[in-house]
Amino acid sequence: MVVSRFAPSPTGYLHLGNARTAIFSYLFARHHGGKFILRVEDTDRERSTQEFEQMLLQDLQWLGLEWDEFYRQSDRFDLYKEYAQKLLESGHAYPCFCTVEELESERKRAEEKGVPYRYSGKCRALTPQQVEGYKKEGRPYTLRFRVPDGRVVVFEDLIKGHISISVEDFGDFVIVRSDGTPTYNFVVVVDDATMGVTHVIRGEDHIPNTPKQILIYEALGLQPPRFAHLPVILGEDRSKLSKRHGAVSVRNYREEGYLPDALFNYLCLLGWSPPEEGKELFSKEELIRLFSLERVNSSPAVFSKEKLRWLNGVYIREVLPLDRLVEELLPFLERAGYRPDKDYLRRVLQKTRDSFETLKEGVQRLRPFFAGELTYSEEALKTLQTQQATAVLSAFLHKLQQRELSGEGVKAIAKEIQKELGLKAKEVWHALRACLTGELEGVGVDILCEVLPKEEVLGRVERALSKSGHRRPADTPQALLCEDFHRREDSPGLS
RNA sequence: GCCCCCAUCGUCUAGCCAGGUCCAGGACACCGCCCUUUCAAGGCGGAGAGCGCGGGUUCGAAUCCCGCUGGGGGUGCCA
Repeated sequence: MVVSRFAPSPTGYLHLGNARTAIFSYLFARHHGGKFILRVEDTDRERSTQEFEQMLLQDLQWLGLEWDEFYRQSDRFDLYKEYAQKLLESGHAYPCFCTVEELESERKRAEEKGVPYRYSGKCRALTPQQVEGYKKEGRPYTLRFRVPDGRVVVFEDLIKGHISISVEDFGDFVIVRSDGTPTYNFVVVVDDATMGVTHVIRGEDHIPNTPKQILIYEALGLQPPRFAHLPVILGEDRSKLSKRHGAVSVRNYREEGYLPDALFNYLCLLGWSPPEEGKELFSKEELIRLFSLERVNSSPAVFSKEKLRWLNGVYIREVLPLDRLVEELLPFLERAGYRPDKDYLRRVLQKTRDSFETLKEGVQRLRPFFAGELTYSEEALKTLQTQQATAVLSAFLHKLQQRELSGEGVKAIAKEIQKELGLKAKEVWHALRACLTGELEGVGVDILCEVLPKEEVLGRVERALSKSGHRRPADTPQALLCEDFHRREDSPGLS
């Protein structure tokens, strides 16, 4: 059975690059009907926190990645100790009493001489008596892995192909720290082996670690898994995507109003391409069916927020079922202070979902559909001040009082006003728009009138009108309008 | 410095493994037109890479080989 895993360390929010790794690993397991394991790598006790672990799990769940098994490395220290003991007994590991300072100066010396640094192997040949003696003195020590001389480790990467690295490039490395905690290269082997992981899918920054791990597998007499190293994700400047590039965590995008399915879909397009050309829109189920490591590109990809935005827009306007869109948008509206009725919101979204690309943007777009918070842009106020606008609005008010309101009705009314006043269609609509939305751009005014209760429309018109009609010298139109609209709290049926 | 990985429109990519059907296809972004009460959305059209450079191999190379250059990653008692 295929077993893959995602092994993040809880030292920050889930990074987009890691999220993609998780997705590919998940897709691979599901595609083969295998098992997907989540393993929290918290052996670095300095940097790992409970909070980050929680965030990590939440973000993964939000993305729709469900795991079959969960492990935390800090729960498995006994196991690592056991394996370390094995390596020690078989002579594949040895205690090293070098201090951090000593090692630091070794490194510095190498650098000065311009030669590549590797651990000197000073403690390699310590006699059992020396070791005993040092231990008795209470000197702290690490456990180092004895790297066989002259080996060239070779493996077939599922994405990169043939990779060969000589052990000359690294010296004996630490597998257990002086405080007794095991290090990454060691635990990862113990874990992958004991968990039955068959495919290690991870970022290509792990390529240099792979030979070390293979060596440990061999020392333990275990069969190494298959490796697949994904290319990194780059920022616009072609350096590794990092905080310098702005929003790089899944959390950021969630908060900005991106949908999990859209992010999932987009991330897949970064480095993987579907077998069928032309299509870019995929559900999770389709991705599971289509995914293969063979179609993962081996060169790094630049993350494009523009394209993510576009794809998110596609999900908002075409993919997501209306009811789910309502559910997704609701929390964003609530955060902005609106408490819309679901059915009402549903009706609004039906007409407006094609006019925004993120949920956050949706809140902005939908503001005119809710009472109480209308503010006016400068251009809108300027428009409202014109004589034309006043004429249009009073005509509108007059006609409105005698008939029902609907989208079609508004169109008819606008046309009548246009004729009667001898204006261009544009001028009529501009006045209505400014008065009803506070902006000169946005969703269709007819849509607004169709959905908004008639009394709310009347209210907005009346107030714009009465104030602009009885203007006192000291009052700027802005002050008049704003003050007025802010005073109005609720409108029946809206909150 | 040393080691490893990578290289097709601005960006994501198809094509490369099994050389000709590719004077290189799609998508985002961009430009124009249409629709239109605005911004979008939508529809239609356009521009944009001779496939990093230089050598080979071959009748023929984006596709195979070598070198160079460029970019990225690694070089920890981080993961």
